[in-house]
Amino acid sequence: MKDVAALAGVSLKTVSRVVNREAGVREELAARVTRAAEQLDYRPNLTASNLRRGDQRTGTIGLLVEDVANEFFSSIHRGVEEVARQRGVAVIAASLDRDPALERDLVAAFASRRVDGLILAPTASEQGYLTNELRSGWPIVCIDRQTTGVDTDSVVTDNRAASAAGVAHLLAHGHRRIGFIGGQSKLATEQDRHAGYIDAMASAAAVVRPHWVHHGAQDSNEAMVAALAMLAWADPPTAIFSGQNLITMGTVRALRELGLAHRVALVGFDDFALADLLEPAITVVAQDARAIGHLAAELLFRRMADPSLPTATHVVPSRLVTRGSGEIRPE
Amino acid sequence: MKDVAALAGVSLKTVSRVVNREAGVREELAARVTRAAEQLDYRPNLTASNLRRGDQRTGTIGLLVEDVANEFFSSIHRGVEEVARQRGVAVIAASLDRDPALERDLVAAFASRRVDGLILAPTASEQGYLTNELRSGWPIVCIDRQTTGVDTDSVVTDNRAASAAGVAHLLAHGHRRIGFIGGQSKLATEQDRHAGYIDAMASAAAVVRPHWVHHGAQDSNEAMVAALAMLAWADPPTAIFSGQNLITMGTVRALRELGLAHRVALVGFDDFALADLLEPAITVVAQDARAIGHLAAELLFRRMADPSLPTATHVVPSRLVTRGSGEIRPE
DNA sequence: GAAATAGGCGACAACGTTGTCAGGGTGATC
DNA sequence: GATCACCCTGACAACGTTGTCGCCTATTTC
Repeated sequence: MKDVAALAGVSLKTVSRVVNREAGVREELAARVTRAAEQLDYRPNLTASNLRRGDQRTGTIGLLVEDVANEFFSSIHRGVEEVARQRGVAVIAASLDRDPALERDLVAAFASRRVDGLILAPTASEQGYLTNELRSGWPIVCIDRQTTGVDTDSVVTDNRAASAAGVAHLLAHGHRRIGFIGGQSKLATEQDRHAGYIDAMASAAAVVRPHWVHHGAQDSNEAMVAALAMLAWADPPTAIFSGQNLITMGTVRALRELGLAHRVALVGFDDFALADLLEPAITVVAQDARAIGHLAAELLFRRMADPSLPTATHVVPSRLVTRGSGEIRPE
Repeated sequence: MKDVAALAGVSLKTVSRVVNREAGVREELAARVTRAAEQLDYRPNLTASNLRRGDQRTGTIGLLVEDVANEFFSSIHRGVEEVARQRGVAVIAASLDRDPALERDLVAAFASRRVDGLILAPTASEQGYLTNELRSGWPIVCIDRQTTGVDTDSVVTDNRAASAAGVAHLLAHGHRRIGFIGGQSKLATEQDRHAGYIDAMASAAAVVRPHWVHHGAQDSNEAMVAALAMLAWADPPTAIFSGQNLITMGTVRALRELGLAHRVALVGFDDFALADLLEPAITVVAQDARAIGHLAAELLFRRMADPSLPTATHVVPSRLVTRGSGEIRPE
């Protein structure tokens, strides 16, 4: 900028004015500055600008999710990006891999970077470490799961009711022996989805055998192993409800391997690409990930504009998408 | 920081020393500073720090891809993130949506933000707008496609050979009437994949009918429409080679709709989740997206360390994964 | 023609941090 | 007891930018 000012024969401030399109610079001068800037290939330094500007905005927001490569979260990312882009805000994303220490570290790293706000899909068992950040007015919106121990805005699915609806769908098709395969049981989403399963089973007075319930499947492969084991019992479930997209895929693999894909019913939580092209096509309880991203970003910007807003929990609807696997009847 | 210094009764510089763990501060003093920092909930401002430090590093790199929600690119994102994380560097990602103007704008925005380096999957027809950035030593690595008009490091697949191998696989299974469905024909990847198709057909002396070739499918749906049309001709192809993951999915949909999934062979470019669970399972020419992300990030950091390195093009291998759809023989 | 007004432009300080350098205190050495 | 070396610590400037304020010139008004 100094060089541009020198070349154009004006003061620093005038260059600044031209760059920022402030009024009050003669056209001829402005043109001279613009030319000089182009000639020197000048690029304004946004970070210095943000430092000086009173508002202390960096024009970046952070997004912390379990895995940016997981379809559910990458769709959320996309939704967040679309809202942020309209406002000229950049999105820094990182994966937490369900590692509580990493979660704390990355939040601290984002705080140091002074991202203007944070969208967080928490995976640690509690978020007490956020207390100070929140007190200082750092805007945070949680997605997928709520925080425990601190109070933040959040965008969640009604996991319990949605899950109960999925299981009720299986019950309505005549199943009584219904299995449940869930993820890491410390996560609130997982607990809620399990609770929904229990709700539905209870209200149909269906018995839940312990070996029909598996918790803690960390990935598709573990889910497959769990499903294989579950179906090997003498009184195997005639239907399975799976608690997350990767788990559903693993369960499909297990059913295929046992040749039971058309005989054991399956309803999964979370939609995924190609679910409709499998045979049978997979019935799911679908969340609209992109919409969740949109809403979370909107809430974040709202809170950035007015940090004093009361926090609220937004429950986004999910819907049952029937495709075939959930409509298989017991033999 | 001023407040911390005041509370601890030391100078600004001493606080800075403690925060950065510089040697040469008495333990007792350091402890006092640490306590004060905690009490005031102090967070160092990385942007100011970066501004002052000579190296002008922001500790961020940019990633520009077609769509962060596309499985291929989100896996690359993941790979890049893993390398960046080891170095304490954050990744800012954004989607280009094949919009040349957006590509220019986002590159400029990232330049203003002073990201330390950029990983770009170019989609515009030429990248002349990068000339100045490159001259000023901004490290850039291209992925998926190379730049045209400027010289950068790049990580690409040997699209032409890989594609020829895929088509040769179909020829080897007795097909002579093989269709090709590709994406936006301005993209180099698309052209190379088409060239590979032509190569393979020519070396087998197989005739290519114009109506067996479709360019410009922008998404899964357009691909489906194209495939439906292609298969409606009097002499329809007995096998199809599809040029990209979304196109493959669309083609699968078309084959299903026509009841031809088990009669018309299909080989797709790019692997995708569940490709092995479809019936028939889809044979693909697979790129290892995560490895591409790793390599691109490694190259970027290498170039950041030494901007004078000669640019190079790295070709990553792809492999044919046979699963069933590509081994269907003509009737 | 003098005074008031307005519009352009520049000097300076400041944002939060760190590199440089100088100063003060302590202990060891002769 | 004087000198030297060493270790800590702080004052100051600087990174690239912008907000504030004041000055200067040109224009208008009576």
